[in-house]
Amino acid sequence: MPRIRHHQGNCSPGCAVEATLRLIDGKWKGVILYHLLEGTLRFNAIRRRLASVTQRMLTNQLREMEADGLIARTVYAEVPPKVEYSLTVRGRSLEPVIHALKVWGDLHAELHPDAARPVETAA
Amino acid sequence: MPRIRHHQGNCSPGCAVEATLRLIDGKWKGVILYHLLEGTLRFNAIRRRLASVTQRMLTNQLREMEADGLIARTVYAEVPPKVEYSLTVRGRSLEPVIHALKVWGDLHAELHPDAARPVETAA
DNA sequence: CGGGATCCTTCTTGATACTG
DNA sequence: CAGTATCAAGAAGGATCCCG
Repeated sequence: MPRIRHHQGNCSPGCAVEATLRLIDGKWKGVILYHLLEGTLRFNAIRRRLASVTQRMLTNQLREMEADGLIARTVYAEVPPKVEYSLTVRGRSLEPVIHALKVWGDLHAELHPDAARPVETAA
Repeated sequence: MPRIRHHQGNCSPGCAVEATLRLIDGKWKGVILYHLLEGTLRFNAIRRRLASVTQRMLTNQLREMEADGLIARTVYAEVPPKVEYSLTVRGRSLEPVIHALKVWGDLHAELHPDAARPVETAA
């Protein structure tokens, strides 16, 4: 059973935002979570979905997410080796967050010309 | 008017998740957005809410967010100087995302003992 | 197949001092 | 008050090679 990293000190109210963010940042974690939401995947299956990731990075990211209790790693004693990654209960609870990120990305990928104006002066 | 950084290539479906994430990661941006949701703030007002941030970091983060079209910077020609930061339309549109991050953080800050188990074997 | 180990480069962050 | 400039440290990420 992997140890859980705690990123939680007790700080100002906005800190919960940061704590969550720290779990899913890191260049690939968001996408990995996104793909694992659809089901268990093997190492190379994830790798194919990310295309430009290196083995080392993928391994690192997966290990960190495992340490954070977001994903589970299952090793099958076979030859050739088979390792499956799936979401934990905790990992799956991030679904609303991942969903919110995706929805926003889809809507705001390209910037609307006037979206960069202050709210107060937008009228 | 600041230039907008585009982090968008066209990649796999999960890429929208990543694109959004890249805008709000960076150690302070999430919290800054969180606080600016409540209204316009001056430089040092933000700084006080973050406590342990350095001027340099705060300036950097604010500048990047400005470049990303998320916040607006208003300089008043006064002595002493007065600079206010507020959300843009685009920045405010992130509210559901920030909210999702905060809700999750509040709920899952401390790990439930069995939350790190795979979904499949959780029954 | 799914890594581990190593080396190297770049990005990020921090500390400190100075300024209009 | 709200920065800028500079220096230095560390973390993140990439390239490559080896392994059970």
